[in-house]
Amino acid sequence: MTAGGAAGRAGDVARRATIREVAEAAGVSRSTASRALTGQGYVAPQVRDRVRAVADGLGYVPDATARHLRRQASQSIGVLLSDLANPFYAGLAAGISQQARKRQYTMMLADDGGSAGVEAEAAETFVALRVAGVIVTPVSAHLASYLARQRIPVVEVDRQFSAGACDAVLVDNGSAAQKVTTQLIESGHRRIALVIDEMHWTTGRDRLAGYRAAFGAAGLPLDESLVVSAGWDVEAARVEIRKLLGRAEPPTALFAANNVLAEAAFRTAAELGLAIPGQLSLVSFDDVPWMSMVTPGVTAVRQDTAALGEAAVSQLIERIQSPLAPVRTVLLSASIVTRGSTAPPA
Amino acid sequence: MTAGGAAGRAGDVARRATIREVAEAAGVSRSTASRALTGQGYVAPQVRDRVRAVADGLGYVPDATARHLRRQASQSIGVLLSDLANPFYAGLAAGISQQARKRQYTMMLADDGGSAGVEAEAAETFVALRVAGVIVTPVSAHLASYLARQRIPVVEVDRQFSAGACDAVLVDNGSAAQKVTTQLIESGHRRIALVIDEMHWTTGRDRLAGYRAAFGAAGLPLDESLVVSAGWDVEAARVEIRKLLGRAEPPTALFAANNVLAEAAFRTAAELGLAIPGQLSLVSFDDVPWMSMVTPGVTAVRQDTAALGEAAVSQLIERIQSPLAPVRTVLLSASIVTRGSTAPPA
DNA sequence: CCTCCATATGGGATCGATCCCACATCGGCG
DNA sequence: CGCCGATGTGGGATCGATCCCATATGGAGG
Repeated sequence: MTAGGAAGRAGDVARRATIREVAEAAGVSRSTASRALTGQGYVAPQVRDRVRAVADGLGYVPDATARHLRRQASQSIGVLLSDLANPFYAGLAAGISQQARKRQYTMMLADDGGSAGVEAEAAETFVALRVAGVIVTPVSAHLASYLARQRIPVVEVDRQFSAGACDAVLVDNGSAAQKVTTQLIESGHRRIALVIDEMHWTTGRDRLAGYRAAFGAAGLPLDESLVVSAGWDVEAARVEIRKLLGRAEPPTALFAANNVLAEAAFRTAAELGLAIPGQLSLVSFDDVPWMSMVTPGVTAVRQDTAALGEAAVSQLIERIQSPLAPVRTVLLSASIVTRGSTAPPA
Repeated sequence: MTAGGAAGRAGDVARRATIREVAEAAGVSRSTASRALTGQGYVAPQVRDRVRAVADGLGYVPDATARHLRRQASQSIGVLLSDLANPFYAGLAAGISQQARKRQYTMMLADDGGSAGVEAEAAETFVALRVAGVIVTPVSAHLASYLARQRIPVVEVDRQFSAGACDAVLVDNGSAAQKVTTQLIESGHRRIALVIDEMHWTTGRDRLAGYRAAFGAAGLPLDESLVVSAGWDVEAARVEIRKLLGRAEPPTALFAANNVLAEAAFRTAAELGLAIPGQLSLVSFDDVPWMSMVTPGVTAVRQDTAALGEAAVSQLIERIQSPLAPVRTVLLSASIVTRGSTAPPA
């Protein structure tokens, strides 16, 4: 097929096959070809086989956008995360993508970098694409309400901004935080600092509540000055932590509310020459790879990110299939991985 | 508008607005509405403003699938990676997603887990969605040739299976490997092991070539038994590394060809009680977060994953715009981050 | 023999946006 | 005054697949 001739003209080479071409090549109508390929409706068995053989031969792949337009139902879900370079979100993405593939959905992924503005843009893009539903680690309540108005199901993951208005898949932050704080208390710690990102998010709020509950349950007073809100800026967080650890009466243990803060705390401790766990016990909410590589390893609350992502996809698909079912919040429990960074205070 | 009446019936609430509804509400035809909204063709300025105001009021968002179908041109790119949970791929995904957003493209992401079968399925999905192009970290040559037949541009990233047949964006593996090996040689190492994943991939092949070249340039003989192919299975790799380090005449330095092997080497050294860098110097190709957290830090070849992803998007868009331009391979250079894991041999 | 139903097939409309083209209007200019 | 090009508008076709419906055929049953 390399020689010239009319068919060899550059530019007019092999356009992608459409169902019409499959039908013509098989000597049937578009309708029959469609039934043969989708398996919906009556087709004579031998015609079905012939059409399918012809389609294979032509390398026919149905146009999903055309099908979507006609059926008014998409097989794509939108996924919006805060920071793919953070292993927490990357793990989430991995879980979502696995489960989506299993359920025959494709995934449109965007990263909003934690910005509400980008989040809003992404929401509009998802509407334009007419996705079947959206999974989001929200940074505002806007997305869920906007998409609700457009009748697009939303599942909030990790944290919740629209409780009662849309489904959510969360980690049981309160219980996990309480449990890990209780362990520190039981091993003798009293001055336990909590370094937290943002207390208005449900993650921060619930982790703080668990921490408080641990003191309450132990009947111990809580030194409010040991609760430090460090925000999202890494540099600013390190400054806060340095101040905290440099106090006249420093904490004997530090509970970092996320993996970024744990890294800041770990580095700062090293910088100040504080031995872990000798002079400072360290606990992290969220377990990421480096915590098991360093010596001593960092005790951490392990959130199963893959399971979180899978649960989010399952919940979203249920919602797509039953738009009127009652709103649901799924809570996944977290486990504690005890490593060398925690020990009784000196 | 909360009171009952015919419009208040449950179920028939606010369908999504179409351009036809915008046109009717603005008192013009679909054609005029389309011109007003897209800015293509003649429209009277006051009509344009009125149509846009009406569209805003109705919360109109054009259906991207319908537009795509009609224009026969999509604004989505397909992205296929091997393992989102690995920080290398996660960083790549982050870079791609940033750049795609900047260029007004949306991203369909899939994870093939390193399986050629899943890769082939994903390729078909991308064809079905009629994406404008595909970025892939390939595991076989099939994807690129299949998509080429479908006239869908492909950019291979990180490694190359279809040299000459499609564009690629790669790291200059040879130079980086040679440079880092030369550093080891210059600091006095002679028995330098190379633990590599797979020598048939361009990554492995080129890193091996760089390693060899370093010995050649130094005029030193190379002990072939120190080149170990460990494959992709982590457990098997650890067994290989354990054997390697347990030899009668063990290497004084180990060069791990990727971050997973570096982790295996690091853990195995600890397990065997080998001091780093005292008894073994360690170097990794690919720098991931834990390498800067451990003590001593691990000397590593740093690949800028974000830049790699961004370059891939740029190359893909150029290809989309100029389908006939000559095939291009972009090489990004890597830098060496020297940390405490390397020192002259004892 | 005629009716009826299950099976089988094709034509036309449809989804939403775009775009070609026909047609209308208006101002300028010879 | 009439012609022409620039401007503005709407109708219909189109992208590819699906699906409703009309029509056709064959065998079973009254």
